[in-house]
Amino acid sequence: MVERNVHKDSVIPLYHQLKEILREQIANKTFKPHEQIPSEPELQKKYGLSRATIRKAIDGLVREGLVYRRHGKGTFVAEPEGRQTITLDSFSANMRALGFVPSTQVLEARLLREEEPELAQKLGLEPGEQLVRLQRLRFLDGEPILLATSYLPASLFPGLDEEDLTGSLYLVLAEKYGVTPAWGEDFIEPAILSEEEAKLLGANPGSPALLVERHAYTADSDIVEVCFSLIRGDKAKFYLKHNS
Amino acid sequence: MVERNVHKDSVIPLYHQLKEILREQIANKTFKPHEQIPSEPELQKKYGLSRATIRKAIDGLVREGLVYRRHGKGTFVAEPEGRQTITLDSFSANMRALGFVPSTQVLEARLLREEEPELAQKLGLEPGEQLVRLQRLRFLDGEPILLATSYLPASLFPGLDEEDLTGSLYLVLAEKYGVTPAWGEDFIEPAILSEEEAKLLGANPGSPALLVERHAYTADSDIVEVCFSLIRGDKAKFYLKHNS
DNA sequence: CAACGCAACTTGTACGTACAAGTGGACAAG
DNA sequence: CTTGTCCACTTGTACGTACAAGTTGCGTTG
Repeated sequence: MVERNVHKDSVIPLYHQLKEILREQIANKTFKPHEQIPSEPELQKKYGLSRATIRKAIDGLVREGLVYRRHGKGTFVAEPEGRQTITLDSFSANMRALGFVPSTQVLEARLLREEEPELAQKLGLEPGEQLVRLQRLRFLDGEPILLATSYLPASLFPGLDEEDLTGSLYLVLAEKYGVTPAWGEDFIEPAILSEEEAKLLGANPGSPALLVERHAYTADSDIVEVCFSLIRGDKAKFYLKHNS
Repeated sequence: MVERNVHKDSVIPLYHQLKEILREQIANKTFKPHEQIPSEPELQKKYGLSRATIRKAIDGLVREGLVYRRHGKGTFVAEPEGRQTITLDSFSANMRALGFVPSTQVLEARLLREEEPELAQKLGLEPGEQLVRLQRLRFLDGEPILLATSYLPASLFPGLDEEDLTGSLYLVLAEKYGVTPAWGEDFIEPAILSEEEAKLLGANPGSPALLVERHAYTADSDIVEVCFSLIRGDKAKFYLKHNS
């Protein structure tokens, strides 16, 4: 087992290198849940860094919820969440991690010309530029939960409408096009299911639902996807954890 | 116009005092959107603090999305965009920062004995222990937006039902009881307004709304508050930004 | 034996310094 | 006029120190 260490001459900041080392050690259970990680002075000695740098690294892990501090006692590995923190990660992988069996039915996947100006503006499209419209129905344990309608700029993803999209969309984007969403925004509002939507979701028309509009971006803030998800209110809640 | 300043001998950390001062100045448009705020050296001189403390204060504002930094250029006030990043901070202060005029009507504030076992369990109450029930109607620019029903353990906050709660609840908790929520969880689901709720919120019965159940905790993971917020769907969306 | 106080650990806050790196304007050279 | 250099400014990273404050255990003292 090699002990990773920081590289003082790397372009990557030292605090970031240390953060990744600690994250790795938490992931591979070198430090187990509720176990104390080495104290700040110990980490100073071990990695030859100043306390400010050590703290900046741990600060990041605290914000991500991987560890928690106790004044006067130490820093400890957090309990892995049984619930789902909302992330940009794959819906499929997340749900499998929670013990569900996810599946997907592709309702539509085709190229369109710009239609609504509002949508074109959100996607940053030039007039007349093409976009991909993708409508998918997602199931957990065979039960329909979510109706997702995605729009992506066609210029970034040529031939996307021909791909197999019954799995993870983000996996296809990463593997076929080398594009990974780095950050995103969600707008959540309540909705009431129409006749058609209720039929697809196997629910009653007029029953409450959540409409989540997601905008996903690359690290360079290029838009990757605009997605409208309609979620059955009786089957799912939106969970969000925040650290201050 | 009095210029607020930090109090070196206060129990509240200097970086937190500065953060609140800057937040207030953003709220009252001393610094306008996309305007540059004073550089770190300037803030050092003005408040007599070290750069590390200045940066820690600004770090917090960056995380909340109130300002953004540009390497080599400066730090700038973010565009409000009418949306709110969900944080544990004061509703009032955040809304003021976005250019709204918030106000609050207290509908109820009283001591109760444990009622529902489910609620008592969420609050970690012993059988027979008392709790405070607090129901408040919150307005933006005079328009009712949100109906919040909070439950707090009475043992932690003696006399809370006698306090003035038309402002920030969290400010009262901090100043009178020395309790600051450090992290929290939200559970968001869609709802449909009942006759009574619609009346209070000035909306139509049967119209869609968001129900947000918030659990707030101290750094020691003691429960501070369980709050159910009913938000008018036609007036507000829930905004969430995530960085991966 | 019990209670208190102290020492040794932890993290929290705050100060100082230094240099790297990105930005933009002034200014001189071509 | 254009280009390139340099300088003055900004934020980013990293080092050091110091003391406050919470926790725990050990040992002394009553």
